[in-house]
Amino acid sequence: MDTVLSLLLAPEGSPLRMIDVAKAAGVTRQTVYDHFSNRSEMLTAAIQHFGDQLDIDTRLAPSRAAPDGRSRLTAYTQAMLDFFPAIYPLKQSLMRMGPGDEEAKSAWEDRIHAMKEGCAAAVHALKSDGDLLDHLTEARATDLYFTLLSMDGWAHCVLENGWPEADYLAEMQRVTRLALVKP
Amino acid sequence: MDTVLSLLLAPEGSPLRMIDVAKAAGVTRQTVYDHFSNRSEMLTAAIQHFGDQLDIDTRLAPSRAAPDGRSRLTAYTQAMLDFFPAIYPLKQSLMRMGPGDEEAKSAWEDRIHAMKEGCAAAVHALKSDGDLLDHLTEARATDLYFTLLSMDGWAHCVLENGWPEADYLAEMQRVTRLALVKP
DNA sequence: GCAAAACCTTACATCGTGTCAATTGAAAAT
DNA sequence: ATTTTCAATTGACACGATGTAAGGTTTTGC
Repeated sequence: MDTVLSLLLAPEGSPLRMIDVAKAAGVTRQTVYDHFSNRSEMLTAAIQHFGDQLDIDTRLAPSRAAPDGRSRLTAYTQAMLDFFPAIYPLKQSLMRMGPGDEEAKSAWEDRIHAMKEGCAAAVHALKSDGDLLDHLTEARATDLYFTLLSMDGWAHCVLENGWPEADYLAEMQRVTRLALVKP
Repeated sequence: MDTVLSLLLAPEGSPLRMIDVAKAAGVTRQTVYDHFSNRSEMLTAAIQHFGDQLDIDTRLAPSRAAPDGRSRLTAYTQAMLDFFPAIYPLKQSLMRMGPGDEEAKSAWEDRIHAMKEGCAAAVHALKSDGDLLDHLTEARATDLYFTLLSMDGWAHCVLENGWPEADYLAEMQRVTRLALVKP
């Protein structure tokens, strides 16, 4: 399990053949099949495992404890950007997977979309405070917020173009505020 | 060539085996290998072909003709969002490809990154007018603008959550303006 | 001590990619 | 009119990866 993850997260974009997993775990290929009936199941289990050991509740506590909508938005934005460095390598690996690994990608999508509930909660808090821009419904604002918090955008700026993470965070705080909150 | 594209863009996410291409083109598998030495070459050629028939120059003309930075930004944003519906299906297909198709994905990335030059040009025009926010360098502003124009964000709102395209465009115009331009 | 679980070895079926060689058919060259 | 040439065909094969199967060995738990 951990072996699968370590291979998945390895800097070298390995194709992750079953034989690789087996070797890395010090067993034979067939033993791997004793634990997971097929490749998809193995990958989804690994993704699940990854998500579990990520301590989501702890990292989201500040957001939930925020006293008002504005600070909740800020806290959630920060929490999300804090996740990205840990999550992104896995996403990269998943994107390298071929057809026949659709299940695994679905498992990933599920995890990501769970993040959207946090967006919705922050937006709802804003709305309750009367601080959400008038022309945005809660649903629209949630979509928009989720869109702005794009992991690809983060990767583009921070990983590809060398922004300091703090700078990217500051920009996102500014932009999300402008995009959603009444002046 | 067109056959490859039509299969690639087909609603059904087909695995796109060589044999499928051959059948669809009415030839044998080996004949396909006579034209493209391998799968990657075939895919990259298809992507190239796709980009060529996209009439980029025409669609970008309004942006280039814009009299000032602000209107250039607006025109370019609109041009990008106009591209997305045509481009997205191909991106989806590409993302389904497995390892060994890295070349094809690179070809795609190249095409996408060409879009960034347009972002840079718009940002530069803004800067020349003195309308770019003071705390943003041209490079940073370009990264940020490119990030905001994320195709995944568009897909999330328009395709997954049913935003009318016009609404999404309006939001993007608003947000990019707030993110980059002096009030 | 014994039974279950975990693991190993070997072998095989299947499927998709990529290669090769011999052959057909038809257009083009002269 | 014949030869050259080129595209396509047929059929076979090697290779690598997934997944299945059967039977044997070692570890572990009770």
